[in-house]
Amino acid sequence: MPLEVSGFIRPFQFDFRTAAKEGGQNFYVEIKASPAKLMQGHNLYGSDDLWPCAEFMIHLLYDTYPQLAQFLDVPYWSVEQVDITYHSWCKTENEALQFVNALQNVSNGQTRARTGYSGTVYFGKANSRIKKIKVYVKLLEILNLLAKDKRAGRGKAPLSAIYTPKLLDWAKGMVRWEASLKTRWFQRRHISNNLFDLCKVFDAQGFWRESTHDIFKALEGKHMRIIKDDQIEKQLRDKFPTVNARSGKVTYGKANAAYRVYRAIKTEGWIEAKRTCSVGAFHNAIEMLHACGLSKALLQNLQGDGLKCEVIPFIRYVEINFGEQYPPFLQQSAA
DNA sequence: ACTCTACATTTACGCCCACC
DNA sequence: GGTGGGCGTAAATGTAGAGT
Repeated sequence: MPLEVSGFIRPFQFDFRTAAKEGGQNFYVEIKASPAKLMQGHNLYGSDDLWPCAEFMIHLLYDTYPQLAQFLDVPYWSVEQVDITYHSWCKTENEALQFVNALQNVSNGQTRARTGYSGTVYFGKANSRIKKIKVYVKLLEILNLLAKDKRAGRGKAPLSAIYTPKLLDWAKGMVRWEASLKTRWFQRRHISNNLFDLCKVFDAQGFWRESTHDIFKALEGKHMRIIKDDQIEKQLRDKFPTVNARSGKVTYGKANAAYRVYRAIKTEGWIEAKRTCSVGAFHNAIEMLHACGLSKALLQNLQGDGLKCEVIPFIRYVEINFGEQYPPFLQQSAA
């Protein structure tokens, strides 16, 4: 396989014979790379099958250092980290950017957003040994890269050859959801991170769904075009009437309470509303509002906007693709 | 009957420490 | 000195029971 390997700081020098004599196999080789980028020059899409990706990297290693093969304990090869990426779409690039920026205010459970640059959100601590999730606008990243490439004025193999206008056009509005799963994530699910064991059970979509689950849980808002406050009140009343068991009389105490919480969130913001509310009551109200199609993410983005704020803006983002399901992805994805 | 409080459970992070 | 296991902690949710 004719592959050009470049970019090493210095030529690889290692006396295998001496090392083998002296201490046995006290070394290992770590390959850290994006298989998709290695294979096709970009990772806008790619395979989500682990083995072909691993195989490609192994070939690369063996072709580059044929003499290395005999010193490696093949059965012990392990996978230390897997990046699984799928993407969703917004109508325009600008909308994608707004959406990702709005995501920065979303949190659920232990998964909370870390402030990233505009167009990027991180979920999970930077050096977590379990997992981290990165949501970002891809096109922005590429355009920055292209601009840099142009400035550097590289003569050979400019990136613009890989990122064709057609490809760039296709990537418009793309939001990337990258889940980095580390050894401990697999450990805790009793999944072996041995390369060959993992290849047998590797389920990119399943793993990805599981690791991003709590983010989507916060986004579970349904399709909504326009929301007026009185419609929310009406919905709450319709969905949660309290019927007296004996007299059959209908009251709306519960629905009204939830509506009051909603108003509080709108006027004072999520944090203040929660602080001034008891845990249980607040939770109940959120559940009820959720049932009316108001996602947690939406409610958290109402902070301090005052009563004039219409709910519409954030809905636009939610409307994009996250109806009830996960974002639609291409058949392939980068692993 | 509805709320709210107190305690239990779940999930992920952080710190410590033994171990090469 | 960096790594991984163990264990405690924090935050959010779940649940049972007491107060009005």
